Amino acid sequence: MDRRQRKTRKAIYDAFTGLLKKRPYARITVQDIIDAADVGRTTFYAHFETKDDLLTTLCAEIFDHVFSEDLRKEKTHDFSSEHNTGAMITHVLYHLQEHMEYLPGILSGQSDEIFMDSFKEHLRGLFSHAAAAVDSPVPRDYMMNHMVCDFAETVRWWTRHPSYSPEEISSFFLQTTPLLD
Amino acid sequence: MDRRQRKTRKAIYDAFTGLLKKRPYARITVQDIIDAADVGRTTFYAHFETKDDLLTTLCAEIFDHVFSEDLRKEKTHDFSSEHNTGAMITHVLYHLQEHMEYLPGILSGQSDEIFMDSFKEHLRGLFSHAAAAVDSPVPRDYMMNHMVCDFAETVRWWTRHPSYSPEEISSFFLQTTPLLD
DNA sequence: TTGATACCAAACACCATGTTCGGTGCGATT
DNA sequence: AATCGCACCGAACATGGTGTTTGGTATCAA
Repeated sequence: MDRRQRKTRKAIYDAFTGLLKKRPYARITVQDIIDAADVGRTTFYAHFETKDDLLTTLCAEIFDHVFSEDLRKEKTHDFSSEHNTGAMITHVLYHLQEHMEYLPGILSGQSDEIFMDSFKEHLRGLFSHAAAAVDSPVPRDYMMNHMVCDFAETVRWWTRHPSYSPEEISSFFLQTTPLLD
Repeated sequence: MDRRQRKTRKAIYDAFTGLLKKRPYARITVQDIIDAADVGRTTFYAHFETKDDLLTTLCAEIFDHVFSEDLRKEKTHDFSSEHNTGAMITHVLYHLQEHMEYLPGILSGQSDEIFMDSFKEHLRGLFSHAAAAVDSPVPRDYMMNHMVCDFAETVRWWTRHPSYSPEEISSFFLQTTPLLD
């Protein structure tokens, strides 16, 4: 890829995350971004179809990182198939913490769906084994939704109380959701 | 209040809820509403400041109904202070069910915050006693958020699976949230 | 009957979005 | 070193939705 492309792409990303630290996604215009990134309007739209597309791409990069394969390879076993849910959760939280400064900008406002939908999709993958293991008259789909939303809302709460550590948050989650493990 | 005002107000409400049954809030324009209601643009803005204001007012009416005093007076005791959480929840679900046709239009898309924020506010009132009773190292605020989001997401799930009865939904909720009662 | 006020259509200013245009300069290939 | 391609640029534009203004009409209540 062209060096110029990489430069402007990075400039746009940096401008975007920088703005997200100051105000929520909904109150950021494309004009704000291209002003902050110091690129032309045409250039922005050459890289991203819309503002939502930019956010979607950013979210994809975050999740690519948070749910990266090394999450499983780092340790010697597959988290989701064995009963190490606690460690897995803490791991995910650690990775999420690196993006903590601008997560509130994505999670509040009307943009939360773009983030949340993708986030929950990934979480379904992580929790699928655990949900399948539960024997209950409650529909499996409800159970899945329960676990996933529970964790997603835990993360949202965390962004409002960022002083807690990943271990503490993980502990809160597991104590209020005794269905896992 | 003037008869004319009541008439146009009702026309706007009906048009709005009618449209919400067809497509989500985000894809409804003010023009759509005034066309469906057959009122002038000026008239709409004489009644509501913005489209969000209309939704906020609608939500307020829903909650005024769902969390009405007769919820407590109908029975001979205060739900929230005694341990009749199950009955209380079922009661709320029954009332919500009456608005089921257009709830998906409010809960999907980017409008869910207007509904959810107010909904959660009311739920906090209902759950405050229950949350206070729990003795746990988990912060009270986290606990509260957990219960409230749990129920709110249960309702959201219900709108996607509306064939279940209030009793069933209530049962699902209580089984996955053993913290109540 | 009269005064107030709710209503109306039409036009408007505004703002953000996404596109189109003609032109400039970097960067790689020969 | 010459050149071709393409990333970039600013400026202008079309689009679409919002909320306001204007001047006039119809209804209600006294």
